[in-house]
Amino acid sequence: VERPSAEARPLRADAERNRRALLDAARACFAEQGTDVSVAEIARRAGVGHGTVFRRFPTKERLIVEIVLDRMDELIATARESLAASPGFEAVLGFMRDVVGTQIQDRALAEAVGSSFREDPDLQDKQAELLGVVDELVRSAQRAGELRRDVSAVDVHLLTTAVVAAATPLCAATPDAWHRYLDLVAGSLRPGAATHAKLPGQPPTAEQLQH
Amino acid sequence: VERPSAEARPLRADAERNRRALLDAARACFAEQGTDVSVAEIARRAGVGHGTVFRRFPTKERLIVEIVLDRMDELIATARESLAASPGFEAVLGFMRDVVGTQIQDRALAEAVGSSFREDPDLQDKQAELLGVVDELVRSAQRAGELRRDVSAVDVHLLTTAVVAAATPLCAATPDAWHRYLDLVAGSLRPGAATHAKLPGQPPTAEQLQH
DNA sequence: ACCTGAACACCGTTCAAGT
DNA sequence: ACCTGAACACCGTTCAAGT
Repeated sequence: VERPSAEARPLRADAERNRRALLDAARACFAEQGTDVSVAEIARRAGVGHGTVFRRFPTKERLIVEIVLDRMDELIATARESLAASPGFEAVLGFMRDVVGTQIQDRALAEAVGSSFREDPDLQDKQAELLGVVDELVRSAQRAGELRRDVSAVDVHLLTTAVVAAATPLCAATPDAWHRYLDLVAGSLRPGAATHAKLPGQPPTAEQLQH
Repeated sequence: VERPSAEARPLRADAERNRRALLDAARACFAEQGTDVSVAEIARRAGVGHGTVFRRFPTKERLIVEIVLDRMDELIATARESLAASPGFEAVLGFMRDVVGTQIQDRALAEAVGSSFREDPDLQDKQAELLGVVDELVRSAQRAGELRRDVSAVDVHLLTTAVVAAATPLCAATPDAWHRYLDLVAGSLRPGAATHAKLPGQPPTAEQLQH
């Protein structure tokens, strides 16, 4: 039987080295200048010809996706840790803090997720995995009676990106401003907030998120 | 004394007609396909040569700004109306509804505001004007005891864009989902929510917003 | 004055020639 | 196998030639 192309045989040593150099250079360039940096500049920084980029990554978009996938793996890992360490509302809040802090520092990720290529299959799979962990965080907090019962993991995810969007315009002048909006938004997730307003509609599911 | 270039002598009839056609075509293209549409396509749709675009607007960016300015004027006008019609919290909520509804339907505006050219002087002036009206809305609601006292007009503005960011990923599958996030976020602005959490730092000012 | 399309610079992507 | 840079298509912008 055939393996899907995901797990092909390893690259030659020099190719593997170039691949790593390109990913590192791309991560740095995107973080500093956004995803508009030219492929030529990334290649220059990595010390390879710009043709090599397209030998390893079929498209610039795919190069970005690859980096975003790495970041999401880190988020999944820390979410699992905080679930084990301090379940309940504190774990949910810790996860939101983690995501917001990461995205504020490196706007490229935020751009990417909000942008066109949400339909990338790998990105969708990874997001489903992340939402699975967030769902555990949410249920744990709800069982502890520390999170209102009419919100879902997708709600928490979307509100987290909302905090990023709110704080981004301020982060040049006031880098710590995001705490303010995280507190504000997180406050609306506490059980007490539910008495103020019944939410319209049903909590969204992961399927609705993926187009 | 000289007039600033803002108010120059009127254009020739055909030039004025082309200008309008270009603005209309651009608005439609941006709404349908985002700000990535080519200038050539806008020109085609307007029925002019693509060179004409740059005769009227020094740059594509400036063409976008011009359209955003129009949208902001509309927002300012409706904000003034709802302030007169129904002051208090309802006016604040109505303003947020108005902005979110507009931006969800036409993502181009949202992209633009979040993007690089926040430092455009005309855009900054218009935003200051808008924030002035929002400030009146906020104070009116606070006097009525319907809005917590530790939030500013800039807070309300940023939280509004936050709601747009939250709802955008869902709006393909569930166009009305934004009501959910507006309710959630607006709930955190009520005086009762203040007892749950004291906000860190000071409410941001308009200056902090403009880089 | 204004319009137009050829021309330019830049960028993502391809591929023939090299190791 | 892999790397490279010349070549291509596309896009924003300029400008000389036309009305």
